[in-house]
Formats: sequence, C-alpha cells, structure tokens
Amino acid sequence: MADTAWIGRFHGLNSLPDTVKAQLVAESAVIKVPSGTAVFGPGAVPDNLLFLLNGRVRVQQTSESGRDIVLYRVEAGESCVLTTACLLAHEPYSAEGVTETEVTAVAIPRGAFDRLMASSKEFREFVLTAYARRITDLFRVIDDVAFGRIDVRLAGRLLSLASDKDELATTHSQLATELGTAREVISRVLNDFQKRGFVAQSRGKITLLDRANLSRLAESA
Amino acid sequence: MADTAWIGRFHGLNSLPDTVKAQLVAESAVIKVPSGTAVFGPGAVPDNLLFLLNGRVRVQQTSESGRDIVLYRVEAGESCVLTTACLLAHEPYSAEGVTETEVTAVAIPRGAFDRLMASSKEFREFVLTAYARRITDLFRVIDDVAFGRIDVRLAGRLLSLASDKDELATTHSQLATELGTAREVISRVLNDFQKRGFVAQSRGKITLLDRANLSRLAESA
DNA sequence: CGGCTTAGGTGACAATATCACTGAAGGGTG
DNA sequence: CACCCTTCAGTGATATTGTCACCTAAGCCG
Repeated sequence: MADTAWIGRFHGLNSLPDTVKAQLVAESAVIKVPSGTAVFGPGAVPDNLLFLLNGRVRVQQTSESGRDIVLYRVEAGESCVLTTACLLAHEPYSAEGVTETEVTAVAIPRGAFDRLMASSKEFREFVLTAYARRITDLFRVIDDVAFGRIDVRLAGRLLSLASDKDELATTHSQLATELGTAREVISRVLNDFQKRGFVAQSRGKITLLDRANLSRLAESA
Repeated sequence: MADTAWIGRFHGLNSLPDTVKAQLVAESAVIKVPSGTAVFGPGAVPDNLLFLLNGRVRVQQTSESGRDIVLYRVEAGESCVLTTACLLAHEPYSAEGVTETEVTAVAIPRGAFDRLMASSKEFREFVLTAYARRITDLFRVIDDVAFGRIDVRLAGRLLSLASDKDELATTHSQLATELGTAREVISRVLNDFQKRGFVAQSRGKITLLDRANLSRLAESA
C-alpha cells in the first residue's frame, strides 16, 4: 500500500476517491529542492505541477527596467499552478518562482496531471480553485500598488514576513522588491518607523518593537 | 445536425472531436447581452462560463477607496474564465465584468463545463490556456502600474482604445479608470499631448492627430 | 433664458520616485 | 591586524505623480 498520507495536507484532495488517490501517488514523486532554487521562470521551464508539502516559494516578476516586485508566495498545502500555466502558455513568462526555504513537494508530471484532470472532479476543483486564489492574490497586488500608501504596505509586509518572530533578516533592497518600490523609499520609511519607535534596525536586520502600532498602521486602509 | 459553426471562432476548440462538439452545442445556449451589463461581479454571481462570439467585456476592479482600475478586456473568440473562478472561489471578488458593447456569447452551464473538462483534453487545454492568458494580462498590469510612466501608459492606451479610428469618445475620468490614476493627472497629460500636437480635445472626445509620435512615446519603455 | 449636471482646468501641496552621491559595515586576504 | 572591496544604508536635490479644494465651461432640459 503506497503512502497517501501527504494527500491529507491538501484541502480539497482529501475527498478524492481511493482509486484516484492511488493513481496520484503512483504517478507522482516526492522531491526536495534546496533554498534559493528557481522552480520555474525564464530559462527554467518545468514539466511538473508542484504541490508543496513543506517550505515556501516566492513568485516575483522582473520588469524590463530591471526592477522586481513580489507577486505572491506559495505555502505548504498549496499548489504552484503557475507551473502549469508556464507549460501551457507558450508565451514566455517574465515571472519566476524561487524557493525561499528548502522545499519538499509532490511533483506531478504533465501527463499524470492531465489524466487526473480528466478523471476526478475533485482534482479539477482543486486546480481551478488554486488558479482562482492566485488571481485574487494578483488583484490584491494591483490594488495595493495602484492605490496603497507605501508606509501602510510596508508595515503590513513587515508583520507578515516576520510572522511570529520579532527579528527579520532582510535588507532594504529586498523590502523594496517586496513592494515594487525603490530602496531609498524603504530606507526613509523605515527611518520614520524607527523614530516612532516601531522598529529597530541594524545592517541587514530589522527588529519589530511595536507590533500594535504597526498593525494599526497596516490596517488603516 | 446542430449548428457548430461558432466553435470555429475559438482557436483551440476547433480540434475537438465531433462528439464533443455536439455535446458542447447541445448543452450550451447562445445569448445576447446588452451593452453596459454586469456579467459577473459583486452582486452578480453567474452560473455559466461565457465564450464571446461578438462584442467585448471589460473587467475592472474597484478598490475600497472607491477608485477603479481596468484589468483587461475579453474580446470575441476568448472566454471569460473569471466567471468560472467566480463560481469556484467562494470568496467574493472585488472585480466585475461589464459589457462594453452588445455581446453575443455562448453560455455553458456549470455542469456542462465540468463534463467537458472531464471528457476532452482539448477543452481542458483551452480553459487552462485562457487562465494563463489572463494571468499574463494581470502581470502586465502590475508591471505597468508599479513601474510605468503615466504619459507612456496613456499614449499606449489611447492607441489601443482607438483601434483603427481616430476619434475616441471618452472622458478624462474614464481614462483615469483605465490606468488606475486620478482624473487631474489625465487632464494634465492630455493637455501636454495637445500642446505637442499629438491629440485634439473637446468635451468627451479625443482625436488622435499624431499616431506616430504617440506610438513612439508608448514604446519608450 | 436660467438652472442643473457633468466635464474639465488649475494652483498648492503631499507623497513617491529618481539620481547622484556619500559613508559605513562586514568579509576576505595579505 | 590593516587594507581592500563589496554590499548596505543615508541623504539632498529634483522630477513625477497623487491629492485637495475649488473653479469654469459645456451641454441638456424645462
């Protein structure tokens, strides 16, 4: 009996019939990818759909001018549907996916993916729902970039990047990429945060001192 | 013999086996929608996937602050996949689709959509490719909003909205929504264009006078 | 004609982006 | 350790874009 335990991690895959689960397990492979690897993007066309068991993938875009912006992150329990889009769309994507941690993932080959799409309603829903979620993520990015204030966005991003820790090992440049802005802008806003006692800074490190006020700022739509 | 002629309009559907074509035609209905109708969005949850035979649907988003931005347009021969996303994602979308012209479309009910996804590899590819295209559209919007210059974007948008005509019946406000900016900004840029002889303006109307220079500006990444 | 609604203009100011630097921190290496 | 060297961060000047407040003009309609 193959080990189908990982399927339980994917909300929406649990309800697959046992035969389909078996098929899925039989045709897929669990892989490990080191941190910092491009899993798709220009020059790295994948031929697998990835389901993340552990770790995180950052999806970002580089504009012609060379500037970057983070689009969204794929977390454990989610699938990286852009890999399939990458396969199907023959136009080259300017977006790329990079592992931010070591990643354990289930790789489903193209053929198996298609067979599963054909045979299982639940699998179809899972995949289409994943697409829908990414699209909403992108809507959110557009809204933020077009209409959001930089200080509000930065406060929110600091909190979400820090998660439960209070220290954040990141440079101003990286934060600029997170928000699609310039490093100088981040530097100025962070200095302002520092003056207000929200954070402390040292080279390559930011310490959150006042989550309450950062949250309040982040919420002020 | 049912009329399957419209299928020919959809690149990617042509290659469907005849049995599938017949199924598609049998289960779908050709509908007409007047201009200015919301086909999906908050308060208008659809239960059909639309394939556009004629006309155009504008998809735009309204931010919390009440400002709008146009995300992309669905043209004849394309499918409005966001309707399916709308169905699947139980979270409410802030985006809405509005017909810009009278629209003739093939409406495929949810159930038929799912059966087609199950039965036809070509149909699956068609749908997933449509998703991929929308995602690239959104990438493009993000890139423009985050890194593009307003004059460059406006020049490009004027050209694409005008298509082959030289007159454009649109207000500064509408153009502001196109680009997700403020009316005043559009007014200033248009006055600049006018001074440079690129366009002429009158109330609610813009005439393109110098496409060559507008193009050159639009291309200057 | 006079009032009403919508389109568009404008100045002042705020926020953000860009440019061109500067110095400072830390990591190697002799 | 001293010396480079690279990367990170700070800063002033300036350009672009967004915001606010208010104004004028055009067209519609009674």
